[in-house]
Amino acid sequence: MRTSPRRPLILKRRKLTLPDGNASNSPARDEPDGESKGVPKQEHSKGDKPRDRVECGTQKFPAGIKIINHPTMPNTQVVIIPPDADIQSIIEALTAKGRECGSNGPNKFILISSGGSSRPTGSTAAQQTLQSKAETTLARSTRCFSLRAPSGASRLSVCFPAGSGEATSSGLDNSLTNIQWLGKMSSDGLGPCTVKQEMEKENQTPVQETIKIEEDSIAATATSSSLWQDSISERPPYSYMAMIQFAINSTEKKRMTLKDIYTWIEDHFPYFKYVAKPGWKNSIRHNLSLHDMFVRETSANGKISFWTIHPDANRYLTLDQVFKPLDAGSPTSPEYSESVRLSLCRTLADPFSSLPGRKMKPLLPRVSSYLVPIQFPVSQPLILQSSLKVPQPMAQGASLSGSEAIRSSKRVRIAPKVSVSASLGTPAYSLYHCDERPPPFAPTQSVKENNSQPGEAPASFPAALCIKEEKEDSYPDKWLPSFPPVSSIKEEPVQSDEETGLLLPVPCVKREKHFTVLKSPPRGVSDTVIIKRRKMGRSRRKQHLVLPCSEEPVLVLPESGGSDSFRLASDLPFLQETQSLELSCSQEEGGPFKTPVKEMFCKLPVSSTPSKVPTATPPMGGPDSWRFAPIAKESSELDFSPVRTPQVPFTSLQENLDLLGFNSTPLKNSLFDSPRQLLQTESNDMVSGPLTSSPASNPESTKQSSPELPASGLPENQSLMEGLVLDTMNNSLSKILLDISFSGLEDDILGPEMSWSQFIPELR
DNA sequence: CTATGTAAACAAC
DNA sequence: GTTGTTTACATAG
Repeated sequence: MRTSPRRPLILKRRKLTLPDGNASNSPARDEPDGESKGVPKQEHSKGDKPRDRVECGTQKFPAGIKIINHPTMPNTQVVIIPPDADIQSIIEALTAKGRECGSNGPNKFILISSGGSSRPTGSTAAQQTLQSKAETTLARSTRCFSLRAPSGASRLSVCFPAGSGEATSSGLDNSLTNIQWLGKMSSDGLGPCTVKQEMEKENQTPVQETIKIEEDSIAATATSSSLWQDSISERPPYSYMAMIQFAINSTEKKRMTLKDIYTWIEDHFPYFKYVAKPGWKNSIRHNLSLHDMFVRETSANGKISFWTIHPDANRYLTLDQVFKPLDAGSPTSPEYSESVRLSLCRTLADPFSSLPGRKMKPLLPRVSSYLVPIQFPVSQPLILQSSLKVPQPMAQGASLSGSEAIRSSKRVRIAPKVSVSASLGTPAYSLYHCDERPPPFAPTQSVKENNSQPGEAPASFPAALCIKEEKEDSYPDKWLPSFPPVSSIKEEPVQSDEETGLLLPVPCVKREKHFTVLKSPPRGVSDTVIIKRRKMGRSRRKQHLVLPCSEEPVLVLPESGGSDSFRLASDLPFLQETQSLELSCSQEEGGPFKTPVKEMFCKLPVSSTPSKVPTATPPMGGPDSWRFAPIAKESSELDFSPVRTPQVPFTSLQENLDLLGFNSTPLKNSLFDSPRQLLQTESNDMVSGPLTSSPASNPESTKQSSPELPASGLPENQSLMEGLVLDTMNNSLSKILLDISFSGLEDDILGPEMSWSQFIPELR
């Protein structure tokens, strides 16, 4: 709480622990207890070393680096890294140092780029460029990499989720990123780009697909598919929904008859041909009918029905793109296999499955995690006001890891009890964690609740609006796997027409019809007519697809921004935060596979699930409300990201695609080459908007918000910057967003004037 | 709760 | 019998 004024506020943080590979440590776990495990062994530490200087470490650090004891957090030091320094080496040195010191010495390091901090002052052109470039990426993707500790003992894993809203990119991006990072980070083995292999695709799909795909490194996996496929006896790790998508996307026209779908599946997954019970076909049909993303089109003559994937929902996934477990390919190093693979898996895989045991694997990434806790929407301040939404998640989606990674939803929490903060001992800062899905932590409440702030009424924010917006916006998302399913959405909207009314214009007619025709037309289908229709109902079914939405969009994105979250954070008393605030991040996965049904935003009425529908959720509060991210989520997920894409919302498909990610691989955009970039760039992104800006301000700024931002810089108050937290005890490297000045959000809590700079001159 | 999987009842061909 | 739609229920997370 307020007690420690000094503590930096960490807005965002994510931590990942990896299984360590090495003997020495056990996988790190969370801090709290974790301490013990891992590192300990070696510490010779002395017992004390107060935090003061770095003693333990003898390692040499590059010139220019400054290490300062954290004013209030024990065993924590703030490392100011000069712009030109080699972060990797610094991390390694710090890791070694932390290990040496063990639990008694500094074992947590907050890495801050001195350059970055300056940001306010002005970033260099180069930086800006990077930033801007990166912005996007960052925001969206999560980066993870593992690094081998110098000692060799354990591996550090890092994941930066970006939260972005856009998301999109999700999985792939991440994976790529990860990889890249890996390459850079670790000397050992992972080569940077090894990853990218090409994939060949069976299908070659037209353009869009290919493009994205290729880019992605995902590919790596591609080739090998056969391996696991081989295992006939084993049920494929994909959901029916995923397989259907693979099948449909394997064709040039992206449409397929039911029978062909059966055939394709049998051909590619012998399990269904030889082992599965006949009922699997029923399941296929069920899935086709159930998910809105699958649209039935009838040939011109009306005799043939083709199943297609709604363009807005189609990520053009193909089997090639999916990660295959056995894939040997990649790898060069063992590590690769482990860490990279994990990452890939997580990201790529289906959201659902991740677990080993589980059958399905997600193909897509849901975005998962991110950390993003709070994000300020960069772009627009406006958002802030309006909504509270939580930023969300979207991502959801991703998918990640099996066990850990993926979870379905993630939430952000602030200062989770468990986590770091705890470990730190001091409340010094609060973190938001976005974990991937299932947060290890306590669960807790969701943001929503919190959001509202205790006292507050929703009224204050238009949550509802936001939500809707998102939905709408996202509307495309619905299908997109990327997202989560959005459970909330469905319900909400659904229900209410009334409610909707508020929010959305309910254009649609409502239930009834639903669906009927879709026009989507994309691809070659033109000749065909689409027919779907469904009744309303409550069933899970898609009924809605309707796209009526168009109208609605009103709300749209703009405001949505994550402001809410932001706000929340600020508003909430620290205490609460600590407790459990979760902000929501959304997370979702979203995978491609998600059921669209729910998603229907507008459409709503129908909501898919019948049963649920009734429940209706309150507009905002719904559990998922947070999910909706404002903008575009189409892609996927998370919007938090600072970077928001502004308006993206409805961009054309293609655009969306890009955003989304999967296809589009974010990679291209910008990946950071190094942590350093991350630090620098991100911060900008992150920072920029939100805090500072006033709500009104940038509506338009869209994607590019950054440019401006930088310049304007953060207002004084905002000195947000991103940093990395290296916890040698847990072998984790997490990205955090901290408020150096303490103003802004925290003012309430901390008091306006506090500033890190007081403690750390270099920051100035 | 949600997302999935399965089974099954029905309807329309 | 096939194809589609919906329900209902079960399960894992």
